[in-house]
Amino acid sequence: MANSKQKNLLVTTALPYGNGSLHIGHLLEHTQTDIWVRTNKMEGHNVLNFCADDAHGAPIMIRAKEEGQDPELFTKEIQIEHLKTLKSFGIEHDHYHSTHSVENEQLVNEIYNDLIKADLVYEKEILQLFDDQEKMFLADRYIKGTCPSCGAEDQYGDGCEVCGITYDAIDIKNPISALSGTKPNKKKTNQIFFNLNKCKDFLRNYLDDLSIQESVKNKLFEWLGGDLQDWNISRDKPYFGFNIPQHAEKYFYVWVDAPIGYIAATKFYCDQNKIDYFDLWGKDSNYEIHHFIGKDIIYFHGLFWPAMLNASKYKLPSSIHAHGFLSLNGEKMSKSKGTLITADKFAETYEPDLLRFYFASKLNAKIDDMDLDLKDFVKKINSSLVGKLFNIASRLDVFLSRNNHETSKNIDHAFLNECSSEYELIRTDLNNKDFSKAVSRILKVANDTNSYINNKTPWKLNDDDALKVATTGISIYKDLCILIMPIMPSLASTALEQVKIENPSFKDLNNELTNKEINAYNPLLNRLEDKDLLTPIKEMKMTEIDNNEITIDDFAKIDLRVAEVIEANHIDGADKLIQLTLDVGELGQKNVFAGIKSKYSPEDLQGKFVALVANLKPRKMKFGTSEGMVLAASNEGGGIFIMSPAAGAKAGDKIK
RNA sequence: GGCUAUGUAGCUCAGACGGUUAGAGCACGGCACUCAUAACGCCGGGGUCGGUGGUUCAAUUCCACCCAUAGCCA
Repeated sequence: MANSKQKNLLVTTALPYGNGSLHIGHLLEHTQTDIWVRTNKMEGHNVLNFCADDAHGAPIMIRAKEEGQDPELFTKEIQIEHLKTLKSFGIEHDHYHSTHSVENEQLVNEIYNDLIKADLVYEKEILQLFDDQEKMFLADRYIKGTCPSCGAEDQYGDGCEVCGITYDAIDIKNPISALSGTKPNKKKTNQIFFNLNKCKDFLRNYLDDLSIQESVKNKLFEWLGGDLQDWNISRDKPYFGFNIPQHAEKYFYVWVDAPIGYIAATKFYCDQNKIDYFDLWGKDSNYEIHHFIGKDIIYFHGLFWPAMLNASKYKLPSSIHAHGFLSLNGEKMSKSKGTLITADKFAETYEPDLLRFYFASKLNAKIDDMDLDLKDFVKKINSSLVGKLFNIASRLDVFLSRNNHETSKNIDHAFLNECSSEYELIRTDLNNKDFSKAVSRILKVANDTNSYINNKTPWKLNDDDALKVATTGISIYKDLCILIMPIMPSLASTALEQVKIENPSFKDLNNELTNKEINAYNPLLNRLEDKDLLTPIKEMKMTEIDNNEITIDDFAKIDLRVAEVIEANHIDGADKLIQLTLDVGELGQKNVFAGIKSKYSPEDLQGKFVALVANLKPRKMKFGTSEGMVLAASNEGGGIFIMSPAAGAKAGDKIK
């Protein structure tokens, strides 16, 4: 895609919620945004990227209280942590703000006033559940009870996970406050509502013209086709947020000030840089405004946000880019289920650019969900990057070194042209957020280049001819590194140091690397090994550890059997292990290695009956394959005590 | 329950406005090479395109229903 006209782009990423660490799911969205931002910068466009922490709301207030911290301080610390994490993954912002800021409070008040002037808000008395002990109204997620429709117990206040119905928390049966464990009472309260129905015609027109993903548009028009419920934009104290003018005890609902945080971040940046923020966000701004969001918050960004903006003096979004969710090893990520990896944990184990690459290799412009499979991740990195892309530079290094790392004046134009016809397509893919297509095209060219080198057999040629092949290859390698730069900014720029190119743009593509002194190749990336595989961490609270209950079904998964030791032998070279041949009745014989040498000798074991985990996955060990595990008690004094059944048990008997 | 998506080789995904033998990468098997992180290259096996029914001369591609998965229902 040629850069015919310079564009002004203002890009935002959804604001991470300031109540905990970022995980790799957050990173999917930030990576997508960052790749697109970097692509546009390399195209020569003027791009500003803003984000902030979403610092308000009941969950933050409650979390800070649990930690014994002031919510303001609590969110400040989280914001610093978030920023550090994002930076480590190469996510760049022109400014990263917080919704708990003076700029945001001013803007929220200003826009709220505009909504009043446009006659879009009104007050209404409603019933809500009130926790007498905590002295607060309860948000839906802090209420549990029985579903009024199907009778399922232990359901949240907004809907039933069993029958799928949604209801008002007021209607739930036997409600219990998750905060205090007490029964909440119904209590009247005056709330402020935003009249979304009044904005229907405007929204229809606006969304109709908007260039967004087809499925997102369908979803929005489906909502618009029905009756839009008015939106409660106020919350009673105690609440961590902005006070509503003329309502001493009420606060703006967090979703009011969150998107306004986009403007607040811009304003802070502009104030610092002596720019009028209105030039960016004003109705007549010549910036395109692009919001990157998850598919779960399409409603807010597609309906509320433009409706609010329309009543204000600010510009409407030019586009909304929604993406799907990330699962890990095929499972939904969940803290309590132990299927979550924090971003920091990932960065400790792997080079962060590798996650960006993996995401890119699977990302497209649709809202499909994505799975991060760690075994697949390791294979992909090894075969694509170590084996294909970086291998080009690695294998050509020796031919270049024979000429003191100076490239030839000769180059293979025919092959160069063949490759460069792909570059335009790759740029188009990047611009269209078809990152997976871009990656596969880049790898195709890398593969063709490896193939080209094989066919030319430079190791059989004289130095001059070999140098020409190497010069051709390294020239293409340079172009591929430039093209992959938005995806892997850190690795690509290190790679480009070899050919002495700094701050590349797409204009540097197709510049032939002839007659140029370059550096020797330094390996950029080591092959990843399966044994380094990152395992999700289970973040358990103390209560969960003390109360680590399993169900009878969990227990039934373990096939415990009585086994008779038929043979027991020493193993040469093993310090701890004894080899056992076990008779397990109907299950036949099994070979097991047991780490009991310190307390038992083979003679002690012969003929003994032991307890065996019979369905343990066989494991290859240095001395053979172990097909089960013999149970023994152990204590801190180093004692080991084999478990044996009382007299009468036979080999193969089930233990339960 | 309603809605929006998704379901294609062992795995991750392309693709088909309905039409001769459905594609790629990884994994697997064979061959070849030795410049490269035992890397790279070439060739090959492998799929009744979630299920059932309908429209059609012809459907995996269109339609209906069903099943599974994800999300939304403010």
